Amino acid sequence: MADSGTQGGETLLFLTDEQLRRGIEAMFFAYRGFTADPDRILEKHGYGRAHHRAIHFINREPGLTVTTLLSVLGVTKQSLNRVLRTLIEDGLVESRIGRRDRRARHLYLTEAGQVLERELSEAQRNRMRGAYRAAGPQAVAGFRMVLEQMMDPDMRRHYQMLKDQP
Amino acid sequence: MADSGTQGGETLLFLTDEQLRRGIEAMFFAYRGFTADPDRILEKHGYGRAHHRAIHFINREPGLTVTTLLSVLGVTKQSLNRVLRTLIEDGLVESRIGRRDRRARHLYLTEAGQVLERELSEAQRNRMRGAYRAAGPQAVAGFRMVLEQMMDPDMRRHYQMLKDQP
DNA sequence: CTTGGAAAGTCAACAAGGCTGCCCTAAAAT
DNA sequence: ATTTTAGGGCAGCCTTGTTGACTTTCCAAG
Repeated sequence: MADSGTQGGETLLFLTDEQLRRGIEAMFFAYRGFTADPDRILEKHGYGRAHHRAIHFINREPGLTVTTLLSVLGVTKQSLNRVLRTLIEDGLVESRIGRRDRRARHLYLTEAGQVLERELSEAQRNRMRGAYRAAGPQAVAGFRMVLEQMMDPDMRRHYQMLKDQP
Repeated sequence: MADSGTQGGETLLFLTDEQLRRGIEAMFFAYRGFTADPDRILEKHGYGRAHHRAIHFINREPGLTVTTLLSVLGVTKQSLNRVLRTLIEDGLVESRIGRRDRRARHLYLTEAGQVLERELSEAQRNRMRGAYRAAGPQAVAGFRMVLEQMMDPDMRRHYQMLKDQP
């Protein structure tokens, strides 16, 4: 047995290359499901995933600046900018100039924006709820734990930031 | 309390909207980490994620046809075709005409293709191993369970197909 | 056998959303 | 006051998703 994962005995079976590959494939297939429902809704409105991500985090932390959103999403300015522009033009997002620092733009969802956010979020939460319910609370705890460990430190920081919001 | 998730008592706390949102965010941030290492390697070679996905599944099931790969990846023909063409041109993938059905093309990794596959896979498995190890076997079981429930039925079928390969 | 439809694969052309690089404005520092 | 720095916008490129038209091959019905 040249298998490096089994060297420690049965307790490390979950670290065999085969098990790790299975995890990789699970992530791949699950992520498709994860985005499938919102994608369908977005298509009706002529938007894409990028719009969804922006809407999600603006809703999560109203008033955040473009730069903050940028670092949360981990994309470049222009990538985000294009998306933000259409959302503002369409009246889903409002951009207010900062009062203390007039360079900054603070972002808020309008009424219409909140409506779309709820539609998207509801679809995605329904799928998540189904999976959680089927798997049970203990599985959910493990799920969250592994995902958190999988993040880059920068992303984990952002993730934990949001954690302590009411 | 108008919170729909808590109606069943403490055992259902993991189904509150807030908990579901946290799961959604965890998926988002974790997926970035999940793809980060391969992305860096791919960039050096001038490839993208699409190439990685093709390489992964050709390695997993050598000899599979274009159509099969198509349905596993869940993309359209042209999307895959462009990627396959460059991989074939670059000598990483070999396409053999089917002997029984001469319309079909069977795909195999060349030596060079296997080398890149190992490089990509190793990077991704290292990250996964770190997360698994930090979270522990029970968490991993939960992780896998929730992901499996999150898949669309079609994707789950593909996922379980691969399962029973040696 | 031959013909007509279905299936596998290729290719052309378009759209979304990543990226870099350049530019303007506002604020801060010298 | 003038230079430096930070936030944000715009132009243009590339990957990778899409649809639709076209070839080749297979198979089945006349």
